[in-house]
Amino acid sequence: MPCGGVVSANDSLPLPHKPGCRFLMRLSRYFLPTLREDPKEAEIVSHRLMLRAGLIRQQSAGIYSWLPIGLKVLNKISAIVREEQNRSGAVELLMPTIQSADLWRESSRYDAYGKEMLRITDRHEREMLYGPTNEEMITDIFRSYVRSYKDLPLNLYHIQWKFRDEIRPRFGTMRSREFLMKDAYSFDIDQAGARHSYNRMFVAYLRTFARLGLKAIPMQADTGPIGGDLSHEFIILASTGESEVFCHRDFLDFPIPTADTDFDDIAGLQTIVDKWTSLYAATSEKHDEAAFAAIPNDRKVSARGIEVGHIFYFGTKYSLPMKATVTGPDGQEHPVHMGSYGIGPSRLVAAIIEASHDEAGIVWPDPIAPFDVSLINIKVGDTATDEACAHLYRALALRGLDVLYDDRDERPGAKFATADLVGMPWQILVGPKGLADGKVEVKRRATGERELLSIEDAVTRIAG
RNA sequence: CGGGGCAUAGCGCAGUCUGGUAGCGCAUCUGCUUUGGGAGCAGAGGGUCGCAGGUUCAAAUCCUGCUGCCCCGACCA
Repeated sequence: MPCGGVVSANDSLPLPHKPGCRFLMRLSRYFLPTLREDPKEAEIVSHRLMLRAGLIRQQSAGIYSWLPIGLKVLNKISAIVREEQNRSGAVELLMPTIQSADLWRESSRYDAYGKEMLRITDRHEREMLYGPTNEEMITDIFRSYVRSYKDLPLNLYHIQWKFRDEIRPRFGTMRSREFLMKDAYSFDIDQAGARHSYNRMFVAYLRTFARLGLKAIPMQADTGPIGGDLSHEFIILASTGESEVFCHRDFLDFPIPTADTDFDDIAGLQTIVDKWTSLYAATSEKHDEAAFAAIPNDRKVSARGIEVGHIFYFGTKYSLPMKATVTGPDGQEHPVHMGSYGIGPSRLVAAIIEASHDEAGIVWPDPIAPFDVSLINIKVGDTATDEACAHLYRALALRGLDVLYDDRDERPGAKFATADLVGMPWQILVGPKGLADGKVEVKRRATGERELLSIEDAVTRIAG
């Protein structure tokens, strides 16, 4: 909605060639630094494309700037994650990136965490750290305010930058040191309650990844010292994935829980989770050859996968040492049962590209594309094409579509190549040849399918 | 952290072995011609050769130290 904020019912949008329009995204006035050649450091396709299409710039090993269209995608992913977290009953807050070492000493993790934690000393020689995760801090917030079981269940989350000083960052934002993460933390009076909280996140994750255009499969994950079955990694299949995964093909066609799912319906959610955990699915670490062999051959999937989410129940691991307790109905103090639930939007940008690209560039799924439409003026300066483009821009914007107008003084081939590289879902090619018959060409990026349509039909075709 | 490699113009590279005052392609700028899948011609600008020492009449090139980055492995949202 580039002009949504300023366009009222009878407003006429400024024409593209009219100076002073701050709301119209003209490529000639935008910042989209694309590269024709592959940067040599980029090994995997998503990293190459993110650099070439001008989404990111590396500033240091595993640390990136997000350039305009990269930031737009990141924000769109975060917005979808946020909507689904809210829908499931989680409540957003925001914790700082810098934390005090003292908090981490309470859980004994300050010494246990090792060199992955970036430790900082401030001017008063106080020991600080750039947070790699927030269990301690959220537990501190919780224990400061919550006293009664009546205030449970509670799930607090934030979307914040984290830092893990990986020995070897690689693959661009897939494995960076600084990364954006949505991390949610649930608090319940007992394990039964925690299971329901876990199920809420499980279902929210199914919806989130589906909305992002991904088929994510929950796979049994290592639960560490806690044990039990309450830990899943959500994996998407991609040929360049980091790990080897095995699962039943039927998962790919399982129905996604609908938007009106009742997240307070304990039995209902359990039914969904049971279905999504009823078939075999495991990463190579947890792979059970015998269980996999039992799957009919035509239902077996053995592929590479990328982890895009992880949900985890860890009981009283932090609430006990940090004394996060509530008074139960029995009048006694109970340490709360907790779980944590992560999704990495900055990793998802790369993961989505791994799962959705072709030889020419990125193929964005509609919901997270930086713009909905690349509007290509093949002959800038030609009155007919200029006016047709202005009309198309206005009509699409008024229907709420985000349009990037390529008004650069470039040859057609260069514009087509740029449009394919940056991968907006729709392209509209406006040139003298088509306009001679009153037509523009609408191209669907994902399929390459092209249609010659009148201007009005083109708008209808794209805006629905 | 172990092993390997790289660092020369915005990007990709040659030149380093065998020291002699820096080059190619793309990109950028100007002009002309072009204009439906990354145009052609002509011209121009842009580099203390990662940093610091050393050897030498002379160092991108040889020597020493440092820094940054990449790849393979172990580790991970």
